[in-house]
Amino acid sequence: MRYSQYLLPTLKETPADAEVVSHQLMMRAGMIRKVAAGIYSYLPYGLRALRKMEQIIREEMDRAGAIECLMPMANPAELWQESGRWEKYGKELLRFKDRKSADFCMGPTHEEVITDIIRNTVNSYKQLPLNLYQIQTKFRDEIRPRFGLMRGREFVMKDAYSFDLEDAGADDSYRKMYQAYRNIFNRCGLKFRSVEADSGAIGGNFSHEFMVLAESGEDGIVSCDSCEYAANVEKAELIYGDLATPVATQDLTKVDTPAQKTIEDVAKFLKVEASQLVKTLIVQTSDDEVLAVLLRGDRELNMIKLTNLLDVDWVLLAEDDVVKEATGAPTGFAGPVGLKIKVIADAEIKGMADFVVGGNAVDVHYSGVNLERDFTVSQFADIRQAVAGDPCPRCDGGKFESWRGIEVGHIFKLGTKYSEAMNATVLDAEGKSRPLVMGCYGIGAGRTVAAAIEQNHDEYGMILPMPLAPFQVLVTMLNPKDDQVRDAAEKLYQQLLDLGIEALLDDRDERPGIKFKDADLIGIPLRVTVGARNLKEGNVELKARADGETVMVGLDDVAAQLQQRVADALAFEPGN
RNA sequence: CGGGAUGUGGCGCAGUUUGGUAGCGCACUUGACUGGGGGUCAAGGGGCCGGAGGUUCAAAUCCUCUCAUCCCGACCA
Repeated sequence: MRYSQYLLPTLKETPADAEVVSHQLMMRAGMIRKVAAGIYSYLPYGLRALRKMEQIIREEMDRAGAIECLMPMANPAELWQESGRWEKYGKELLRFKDRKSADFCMGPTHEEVITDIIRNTVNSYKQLPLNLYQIQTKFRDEIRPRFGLMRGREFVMKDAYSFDLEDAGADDSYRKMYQAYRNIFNRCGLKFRSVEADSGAIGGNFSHEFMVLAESGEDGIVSCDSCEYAANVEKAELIYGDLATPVATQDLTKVDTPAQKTIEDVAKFLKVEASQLVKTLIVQTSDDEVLAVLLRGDRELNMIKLTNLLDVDWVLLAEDDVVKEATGAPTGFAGPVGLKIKVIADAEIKGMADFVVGGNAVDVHYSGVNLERDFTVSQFADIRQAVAGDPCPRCDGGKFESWRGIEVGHIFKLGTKYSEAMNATVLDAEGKSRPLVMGCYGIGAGRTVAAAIEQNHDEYGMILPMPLAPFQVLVTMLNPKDDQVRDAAEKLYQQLLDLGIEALLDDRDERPGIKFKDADLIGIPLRVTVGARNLKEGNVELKARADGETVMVGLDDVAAQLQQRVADALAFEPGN
């Protein structure tokens, strides 16, 4: 491709409405343009990166035995009513009517459509297992789209659905996808973790997320420093080991804590560590229950764990008036002593003695508080957020490290939820009708490209990994008016094309500075500069975008060398 | 959906407090010079100031409504 004939509109300045690096750089490098909130056009350069991503996904899915298909964006309401999600999905489901006033929605995911296909085409266990996937544009009317491609309303996703006769087979399908996903992200050259995840509304307790490690990631994850265990902090299990049996040495004492509301305030005021405090959170559940939750002062509540423990739809921190009613004091002074409502405590509390709690009255706390003697807890459980340094639940002596991650893939075991709701059954060997056991597997293609940029950039621009780069080699023709330079660059460009290398020739009549700045910005991994200065010696300059390493290469050797370097950068062994 | 902010040539911004002929930088067009890190000079083109209504002799500026976008919280690839 010739730059002079391409559409690659780079921006010198960062657009005001782009917050995260990937969004800023994708705008600046002429990859995308916004059309509406969370809705973007892919410009040619961005589309090439997206297509690279899609092709890697396609190849690894095919390798894993999945079969590509393509389902429609417009879904009839009937299918969604059948699964029950027409009512349940809420406002994120974009609904509309056709000319006959029939209800439709834009597909945010395709369990309904694929299940409909399978129930109409598969009747026997002999046709199983099956795993179908598509790479398609999804629409979810997100409450708050943000960060460019990171959370769009319209986005390109690969979604796959597996169908098995039995649970064991479904587990096998799941494992194949797990491996395929590892292959995909490894092949992209991304640093990532596959982590155990909460399966959320979909149910089941078998789910992994694939997280590209990046500081700007929206998710917190922990991984063990000595074994394979890794999990979303929402999910990360904690072990409490043999907690020392607490021995009370102090009497319950009421202390005045004027205007000391936060944990930090109280700890400082009483000259104790935050870990010597127990905080009491008043929460409300979807079942309209109000209860108290106890945590060590320096810990954070994990809402997901609590929601799962209580088996409710949601849990929220109580409104101020509810707190007042439950504790008799304004928010900030709740404590378990004398409290009438049910109390749930993080298991860690069991090992504590002589701690400080709120006094259920303004400016009052209790010190020297002890379990059983001063109050009782109806249930101890793992309800706190995991942090770095916590012991690993799967191995001896391992400790958690913590990371930020961008969720680029998620795999679930669905079980028979949809097959039962939609009556998707096959006959087994005994001629008995059985619901299919399903799994579903998603990858955000556009988001993965954004995540790759989030992980690979510097102050000058993006540093694209070779497998995702729109072009593999950039040939910069320094002065197009110099015949020697022009001829040499043109010749090299042609050689590269003949070798099957994806090359961009910067043949614009621009000053060198502009070409170098643009080259840094758009992040093509390998760059050859053809200029009069080095050409005199018969050389060109070969520079790697990633480490800036620069070598002089003879004009006649450079094409072969580039071919080798591109091949090396693309080499990939599936597995691990 | 709650809270906060912003809408002025393609991009980044000033002008709004205190109404009075719409401005700057970059980009763009033409010409010349220049040619290894966003170069110089000269001459140009482009915006009814998000939209609607109101106040006024006069509105980018004041008032009302509205739309859009961005950021922070509960959801998700």
